[in-house]
Amino acid sequence: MTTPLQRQRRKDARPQELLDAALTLFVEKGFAATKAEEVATLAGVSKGTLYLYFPSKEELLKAVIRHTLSADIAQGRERLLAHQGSATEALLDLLPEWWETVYDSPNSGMFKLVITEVRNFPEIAEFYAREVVEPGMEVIGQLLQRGVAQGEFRADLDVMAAVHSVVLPMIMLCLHKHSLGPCSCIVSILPEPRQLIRSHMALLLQGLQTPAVPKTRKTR
Amino acid sequence: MTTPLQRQRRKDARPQELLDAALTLFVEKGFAATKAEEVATLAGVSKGTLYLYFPSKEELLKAVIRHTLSADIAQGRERLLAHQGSATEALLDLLPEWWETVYDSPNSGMFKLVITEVRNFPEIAEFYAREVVEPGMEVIGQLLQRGVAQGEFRADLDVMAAVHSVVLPMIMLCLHKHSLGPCSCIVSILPEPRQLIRSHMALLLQGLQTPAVPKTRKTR
Amino acid sequence: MTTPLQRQRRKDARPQELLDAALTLFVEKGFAATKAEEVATLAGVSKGTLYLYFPSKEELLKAVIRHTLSADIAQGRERLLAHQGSATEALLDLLPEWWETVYDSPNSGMFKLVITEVRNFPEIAEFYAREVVEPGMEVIGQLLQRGVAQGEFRADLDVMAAVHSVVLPMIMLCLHKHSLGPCSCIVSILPEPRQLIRSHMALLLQGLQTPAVPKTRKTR
Amino acid sequence: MTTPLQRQRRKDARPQELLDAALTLFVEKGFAATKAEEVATLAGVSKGTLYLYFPSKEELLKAVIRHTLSADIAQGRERLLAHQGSATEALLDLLPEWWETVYDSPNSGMFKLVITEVRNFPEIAEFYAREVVEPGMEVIGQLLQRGVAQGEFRADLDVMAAVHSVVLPMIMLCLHKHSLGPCSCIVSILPEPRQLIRSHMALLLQGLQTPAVPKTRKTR
DNA sequence: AATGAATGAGCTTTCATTCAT
DNA sequence: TATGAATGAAAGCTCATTCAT
Repeated sequence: MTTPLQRQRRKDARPQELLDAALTLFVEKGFAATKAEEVATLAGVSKGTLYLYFPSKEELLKAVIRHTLSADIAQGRERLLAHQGSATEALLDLLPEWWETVYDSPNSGMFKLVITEVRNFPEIAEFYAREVVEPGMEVIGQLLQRGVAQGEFRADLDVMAAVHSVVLPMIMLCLHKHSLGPCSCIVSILPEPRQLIRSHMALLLQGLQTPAVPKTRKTR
Repeated sequence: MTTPLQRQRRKDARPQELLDAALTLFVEKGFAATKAEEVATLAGVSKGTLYLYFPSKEELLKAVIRHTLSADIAQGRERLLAHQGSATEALLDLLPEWWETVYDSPNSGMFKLVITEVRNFPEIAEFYAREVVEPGMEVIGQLLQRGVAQGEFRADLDVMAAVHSVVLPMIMLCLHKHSLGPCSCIVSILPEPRQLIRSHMALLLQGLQTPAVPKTRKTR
Repeated sequence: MTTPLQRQRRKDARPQELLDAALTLFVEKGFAATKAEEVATLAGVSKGTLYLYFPSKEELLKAVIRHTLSADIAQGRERLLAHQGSATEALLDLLPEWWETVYDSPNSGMFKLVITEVRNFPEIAEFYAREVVEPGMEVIGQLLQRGVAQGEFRADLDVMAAVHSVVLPMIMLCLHKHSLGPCSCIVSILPEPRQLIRSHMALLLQGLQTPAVPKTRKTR
Repeated sequence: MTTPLQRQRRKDARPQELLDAALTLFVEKGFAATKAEEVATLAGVSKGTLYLYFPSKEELLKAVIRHTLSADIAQGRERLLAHQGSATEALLDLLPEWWETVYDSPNSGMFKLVITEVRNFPEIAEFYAREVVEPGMEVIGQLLQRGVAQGEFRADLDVMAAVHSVVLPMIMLCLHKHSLGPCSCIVSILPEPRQLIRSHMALLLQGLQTPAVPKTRKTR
C-alpha cells in the first residue's frame, strides 16, 4: 500500500491537517455547533484518529488557538519594527499590506473564534492578550509614537486611543469575512475590504475636516 | 372563564422575560452552547414553560433577533435625522451619545450574536441587513453628506468608506463588551470605551497628521 | 349567564361527553398516542375539567371500556333469545340486523380498542371476556343449538367452532371500520360490509359446494 | 482500513435484529407505547446503536412494516397458485397449512400492527393494500373461481364475498394471538386456532344446513 | 366548577468518546 | 496506526398532572 515513508510523512502532517480543519469549522460554526466527526472528515481521517492526536474536542480547540495565534503575528511585526521610512508611509502601505496577508489567510478567522469562545473558555483570553493584543498594540503604538517624534503626527496625539482607531476596523473586517461576508444579501452593501482599509488609513491621516487653507481664507 | 388578572399579567410578561434571558445567554455563551433549560431558569420558569411560548430553541433565537433588532435602532435614528446643527457637532456629540445608550443596553449583545450565528442561521443575515445595516449606514451616510454639503467636510470625501471608519470601531467595542470585556486580564489593556469613541471621532475629524502650518498664523 | 339548571344539566352530561370523546380518540389513535387535552377539547371542555371527572388518563380508559362494553351487548341479546322463529331466519335476518346497529354505533370501535390495548392493560381482558365474549358466544351458541335441535342444521355440527365462523367476520369488519376503512386506497377493494355479512351468513348456511344432485329430485 | 470480519458480521445482522425486536414490541404494546430504548435492549444493543441504523423511531416502524409485509406473503402464494388438485382440497389442506405457518411466525403480528397503526400512519395503508390485500385476495379468489369452473363450487357463488368469508377468520385469529391470546382468562374460552380454521373451512364448504335428503340416494 | 399556566418526569435523539479489531 | 461500531450522558422536547385563580 503506502510505503513506510509515505506513512511517516502523513502521520507527521496529521496534527496540522486536523488543526486546519478544526480552525475552519470552529470559525464557521462555532465550537459547540461543530461535531468532532466533522473535523475528522474534513481532515480526511476518521473520528477515532482525531482522538489519537488530541485527547478531547476541547483540547483540540485550545491547540487550534495556541497554534494559530502564536504563528502569525510575529511575522509582520518584524517588518514594521524594522521599517525606517516615514510613519505615514508605514500606515498607508506597510500596515495595510500586512493586514491583507492576515485577512487573506485562514488565520483571520481567529478573531471570530476568540470573540465567540472567550466567554466559554476564559483561558483563551490570557493567551490572546499575551500573543496578540499586547504585541499588536505595542508595534502600532511605536509606529504612531515615531510619527509624533518625527513631527509627522500631531504632538497632542492620544497614542493609545489612536491605536484603536487604526486597529479596530481591521479586526472588524476580519470578523465580517467569516460572518456576514459569505451572506450574499450583505455583500452588496459593503465595499471591498482592502480598499476600505486604505481609505480608512488615509482618512485617519488627514481627517474629515476641510483642510485649513492658509493665507487668504475665512476658515470656519 | 375570565382569566384572573394576576395570571394574565404574568402570562403577558413571560415572552419578554424569556427573550431577555435568551438574549443574555445566547450572547454570552452562543446559541449551541446554551441549554434551553438555562434560559428558562434565568427567566425564572421551568423548562416546560419555555416551550409554552416558543415552539423550539431555534424559534426562540429568531424571536430574540427579530425582537431586539427591530426595537432599538430606530430611536436614535430619529434624533440624528432631525438634528439641525453642524455635522461636526453631530459626530462629536450626538452620535457618541446614541451609541452609548446602545452600548449600555443588553441590545449591544446583538452584534456579537449576529456575528456568531449568521453562518449557522443565514436568515439572520437578511434581517440584520434590512433592520440594522441599511438604516444605520443610511443615517450616518446622510450625516457625512450633509457635512460635505455644508463645507464642513472635505469635498473629495468617499462617504461610503468614511461611514465604515465611523461605525466599525463602535461595533467592535460592543463586541468586546460581550467577549473579552469580562476577562479581567484584558480589561487593563483597553481604554474606557466611551472615551475611546470620543477620541476616535475627534481623530477622524482632524486627522493624525500635523496640521499644515502656513507661514503667518496661529492655527488652532 | 347560565341558569343553575342548565349548569346542572351540563354537569350531569359531562362524564358521558368525555367518555364519548375518549372512545372516539382512543379508538382512532390508540390510548398512548391520544393526549388528554385532545379528549378534553373534543368534549368541549378544558384540560383541567377532565381531571375533575376522572383521576387519570388510565382511569378514563377503563371507564370508557366499562361503560361502553356493559351498555351495548345486552340489548340485542334479548331479542335473539326471545326470537321464536327458525334459526335459519335468525341467522339471516336478526343477527345481521343486530350487528348492523353495533357496526353503525361508535361502540363498534370497542373491538379495536380491546384488541389494541389488552396487552398493556390486562384488566381489560377479564372484563371483555365476562361482558362480551361469554354472553355473545352463549347467545349465538344457543341459536345454533336450537337450529340443530329443530333439525334445521346438521346434527354433527361443532357448535363452538361454528359460533366463531359466524362471529369472527363480524368483528373483523368492525375492526376494519376503524382502521383501514377510512383509508381511501383500501375502500375500493372491499365490498360493502352489510352486504358482506349477509353473504357470509348465506354462505355459511348453504356451503360452498355444489349441492349433491342425486338422480331423481329437484333439490333445494 | 479493512473491516474485521466479526464486526462486519454483527453489523450486517444488526438491522434485522432491530427489526425483529421492533416487530415484537410494536405488536405487543403498540408503536406509541414502545420506547426506543426497549427495542434496543431487546435487540441486545444500546439506545444509541438503534439510531445508527434507523434515523428515527417512526422510520423504524415503516421499515418493520415494509420488511415484514414484503417478505412473507409471496411464499405460500406460489404453492396455492401452483396447486393442481381440487379446489376443495386446496381449501381444506393447503390454505390452512399456509395460514398456520403465518400464524406461527412473528409476522402474524403484522395484522395487529397494521390495524393498530394505519390511522396514525396512513402510508401504511397503501403498502398493506398493495403487498397483502390485493395479492392475498387475488390468490384466494382464483382458487374459488377454479372451484366454480371445475364444478366443485356452486355456480352462483359471489366469489368476492366468499373470499372474505374464507379470509377474515384467519386474520382475526392472528389478531387474537397477539391481543387476547396471551390473557389466561380468555384462553379457556377459545378453541385451538388451528382446529378452528379447519372446522371453519369444512363448514364453509358444506354449510350449516342439514343436507337436503332426497329419497333414493347415497349422497356423500 | 372550570380554567389554563405551570411543572417536571420521561421520552426521543444527538454526539463526544471508547475500544475491539 | 487507523477505523468505525458501540456506548451512554446529556440535550431538546412532550405531555400527564397540578393548582392558583
